[in-house]
Amino acid sequence: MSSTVVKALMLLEHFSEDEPELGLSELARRSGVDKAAVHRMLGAMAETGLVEQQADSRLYRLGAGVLRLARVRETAFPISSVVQPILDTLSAETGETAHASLISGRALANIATCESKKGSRVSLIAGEVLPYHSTASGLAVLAFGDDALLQRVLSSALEAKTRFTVTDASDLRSRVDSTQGIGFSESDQTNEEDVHGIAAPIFDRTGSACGAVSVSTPSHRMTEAQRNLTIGAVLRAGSAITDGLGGRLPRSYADLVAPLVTGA
Amino acid sequence: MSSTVVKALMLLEHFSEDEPELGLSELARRSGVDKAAVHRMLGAMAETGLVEQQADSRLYRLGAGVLRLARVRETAFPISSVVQPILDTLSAETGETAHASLISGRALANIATCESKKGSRVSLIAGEVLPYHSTASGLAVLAFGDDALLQRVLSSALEAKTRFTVTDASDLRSRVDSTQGIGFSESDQTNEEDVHGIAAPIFDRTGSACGAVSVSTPSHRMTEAQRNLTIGAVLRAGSAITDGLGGRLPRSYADLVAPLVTGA
DNA sequence: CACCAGTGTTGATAATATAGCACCGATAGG
DNA sequence: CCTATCGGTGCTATATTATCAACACTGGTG
Repeated sequence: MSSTVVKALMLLEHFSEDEPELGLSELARRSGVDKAAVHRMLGAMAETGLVEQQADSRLYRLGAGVLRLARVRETAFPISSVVQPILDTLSAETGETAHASLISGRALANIATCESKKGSRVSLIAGEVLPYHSTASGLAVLAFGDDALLQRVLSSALEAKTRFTVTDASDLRSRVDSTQGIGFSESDQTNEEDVHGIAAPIFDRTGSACGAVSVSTPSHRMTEAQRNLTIGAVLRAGSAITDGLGGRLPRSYADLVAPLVTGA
Repeated sequence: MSSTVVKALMLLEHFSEDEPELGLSELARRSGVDKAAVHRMLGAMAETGLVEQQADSRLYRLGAGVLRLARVRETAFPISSVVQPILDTLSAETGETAHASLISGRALANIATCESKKGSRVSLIAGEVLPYHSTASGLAVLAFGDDALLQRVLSSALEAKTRFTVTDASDLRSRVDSTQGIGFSESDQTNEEDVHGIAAPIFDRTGSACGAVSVSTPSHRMTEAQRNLTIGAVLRAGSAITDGLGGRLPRSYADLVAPLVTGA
């Protein structure tokens, strides 16, 4: 069913800013894989430097190899350096936390963020993996990305992250449809309590969505005025990032959002 | 003998700044693995976002997943941000290209660089994988790192990168010994033609070398004065990085290099 | 136009690496 | 001292993987 390589690499998703170091048993428990198997996989990934094991505590963490890989990717395709300043502007305009993510296999990878300056703000876990079905960013990608991706997500299990998460495929389908109709996506507490998200797609050269840019606002602070402000800003940011990456807005999409962008 | 995971991850080492995108057949040829196997491995790595395939050209490249992983690692253990300013200073002091690398499984991973401002300079391929036996950085790590690592390298095949590369284990052994005696390592055209390297070890909390910092100078420009200048600067940089990462210089090492550091 | 040398991709089968289990020694806490 | 963890290790059935061939497709060439 699933290859060993996939199983091994999925282990990496359990490392986060909060828990950068994990033990063998802990990792086995969370992934639901046998300890012995986890041990072998980690050993294999350690050989290539993707993870490394602390000599004393025996804990595992992401290795120096990931830094090297990121350097290669970033020098060849400078994404972060293009995205970061646009996110900074977006966060300043809206006063809230902004982040950008790209399609990364079965999920969305958060690759850059700019946190709000306010005391009460939405704080993202750096490098978190975002599900397609429960985030505004995910909706935006599903609505304007490859149709095969949408089909795959619709036919997969939709995990309930909160009591508001859309777990029914046809419900998700209709939300995707409405996103396609308005040019941006919106989610309220579907991935995390008290977090409201508004996202716009980022397009690649072929005019297909390859990622999304989003603003996360504490739900209680989301007013009508703030919402309108945010929509315009996010759409402008999405367009700017698309341009910066050498992507192309589909004609139909550009026409769709034109009034919203200029109106802001 | 070797696990599938290792074989798959070794494919990633063929991506570089120069060739960020590779085709399936090309990758199969270089790795010496069957085309079909490479295809499945890349497919598996694409599922987790470690690589991605261009929709039109069908070429593969490193995916957004590596950016996410690097973010997690860097926010938890901020290495690059500590190392970069020290490298900048080192490059300014010596007028040449400086770089730092960390142990990454079977090889050294170049994780940060600062290029010389001169027209004629040593230009590094970003994210290159550096062999232990043919680089000054590698020598420094072997000399002051874990003994098990040294043994493993000594008993492995030593590929000749240039006609000056040390390919004999006992020769390498004696070079390691002399490095241990003087506190820094030196290499002349052993990894690349016309490149001279001087490197100092970086130590972790346990007092074992976990990486190295190095200055690369065009061989023809390496004079006695430049050499003395560089040695002092590299040793200071190594010590500074070790401090910045929370590492600890072994007492014997600190005593060994003390006269060289203060003399500069 | 037919051909050729490439490419990426997909089956089939034989071979092999893997998963899962129980087990070990070590460590820490009650 | 006993229990409950921990990280790590052999073992064998089994499931995954390697290998080969053929496939459809592309672009250049005689």
